[in-house]
Amino acid sequence: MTLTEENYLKALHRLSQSEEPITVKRIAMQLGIKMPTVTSMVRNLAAKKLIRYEKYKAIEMTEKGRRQALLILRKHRLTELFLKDVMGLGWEEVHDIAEQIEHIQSDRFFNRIDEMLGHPKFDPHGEPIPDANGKLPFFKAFPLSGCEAGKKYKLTGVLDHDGGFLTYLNTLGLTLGSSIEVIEVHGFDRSMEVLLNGKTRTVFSFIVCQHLLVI
Amino acid sequence: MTLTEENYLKALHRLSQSEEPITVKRIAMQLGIKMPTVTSMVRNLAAKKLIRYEKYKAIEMTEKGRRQALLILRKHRLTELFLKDVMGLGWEEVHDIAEQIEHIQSDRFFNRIDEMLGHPKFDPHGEPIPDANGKLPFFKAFPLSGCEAGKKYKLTGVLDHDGGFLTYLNTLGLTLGSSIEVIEVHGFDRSMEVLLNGKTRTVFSFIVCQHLLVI
DNA sequence: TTAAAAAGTTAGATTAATCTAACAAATTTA
DNA sequence: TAAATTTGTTAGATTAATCTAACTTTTTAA
Ligand SMILES: [Mn+2]
Ligand SMILES: [Mn+2]
Ligand SMILES: [Mn+2]
Ligand SMILES: [Mn+2]
Repeated sequence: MTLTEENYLKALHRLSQSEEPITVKRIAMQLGIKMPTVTSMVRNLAAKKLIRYEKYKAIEMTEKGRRQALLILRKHRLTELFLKDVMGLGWEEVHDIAEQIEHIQSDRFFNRIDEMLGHPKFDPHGEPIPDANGKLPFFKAFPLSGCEAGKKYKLTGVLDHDGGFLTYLNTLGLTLGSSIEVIEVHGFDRSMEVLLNGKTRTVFSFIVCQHLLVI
Repeated sequence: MTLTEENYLKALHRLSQSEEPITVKRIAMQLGIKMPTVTSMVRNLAAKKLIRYEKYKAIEMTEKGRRQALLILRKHRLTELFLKDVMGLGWEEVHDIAEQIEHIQSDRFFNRIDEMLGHPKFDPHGEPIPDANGKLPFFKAFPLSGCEAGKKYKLTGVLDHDGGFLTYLNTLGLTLGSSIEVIEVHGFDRSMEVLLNGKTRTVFSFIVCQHLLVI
């Protein structure tokens, strides 16, 4: 598999997590490329039995395609945790490096990382790490955006790996495990008044709330 | 620079280390590709001022090209040492992984590796690691192939990074720092009778001797 | 239920990196 | 020095990944 094909599989897997059907349009948007480019690549991926594709129909991943995608995600997430816990980088800077290292072809390399980390189940952003067979550990968490006022939650994950967003969380002293108490929910823009770690009071926009996973 | 261009620069640099002029033929052999492919790439590299090239003439690297090559070698060699000393891989398995990781674009990543290793000067094969400006540390060592019978040397480097060769050295208990005493040199095939670490006696072919650096 | 908009496909071009076949220059050898 | 060999270049094709422009199908909305 080429690096480009691997990136398509990752994008496909990500899109398959939402309710919406996987369409050429959505893939193009996800990857920041044009639709005709996607059309030709999905034909290629279909020929390799990684997806099911028929003109004008919604696209589906095959078991084979999903497995491949999860093995790449495994490499990505193991790398992120290694960069943070072994190499001492921040959770806001590991994603971009992992985007490159996830394409390294070496079982030895990633198995050593896995061993050194003690076969971890979650990455620095709270995302589950598939095992060597592409199986995901069970986990439950929901976006803060669906939460009620007056209740207290624990941050267990973030859905935006972008440096800007995570650096913003850093300035608020938010890390995985931090407590978030919802003081009030504003109906007009769905923003939330929150109390962080029992001390910092601030306002989260709806977008921010959608990107914070809590239990 | 593309991954391919980076690999050409490394090949060019390696060829520039020998006496022979750099020719299209030698580049093609080094990279295992055909001459016309090389011709078109050297035009490209010349356009980018990384080499000087005129039809039918010997090829030379520019200062810019050499600097780039050394920065890639720096990443390669830092990676090899990191894989061995931090991740516990053997010196016979680090080269192939480093061939991939050397193309990762992230100063942060390689500077952390450099820091964690304490700004090392040599890689697991005894090769000097260029500094962040592309400057090489001074070092002197010569191939065992030029050595005399009756003298005792110390292994300081190997010129073949291939797994097969290094695994062979492992079976002999040879590592950097091992002693090699030359018992006898056979004129007809230039092979050598040697005593390793004061205990193992064996014969090295001329090829093997050429690949062992000693002082 | 038709017209407009959105989504998708096809055709054809481009770029990087490679190849083979044919030709040309340089070097070696007789 | 002339012929043979080696080395190098040119021309043209191929593959992967991308694009724009034009056309088609599907969906939405009047
Ligand atoms: Mn990530
Ligand atoms: Mn992550
Ligand atoms: Mn190496
Ligand atoms: Mn080395």
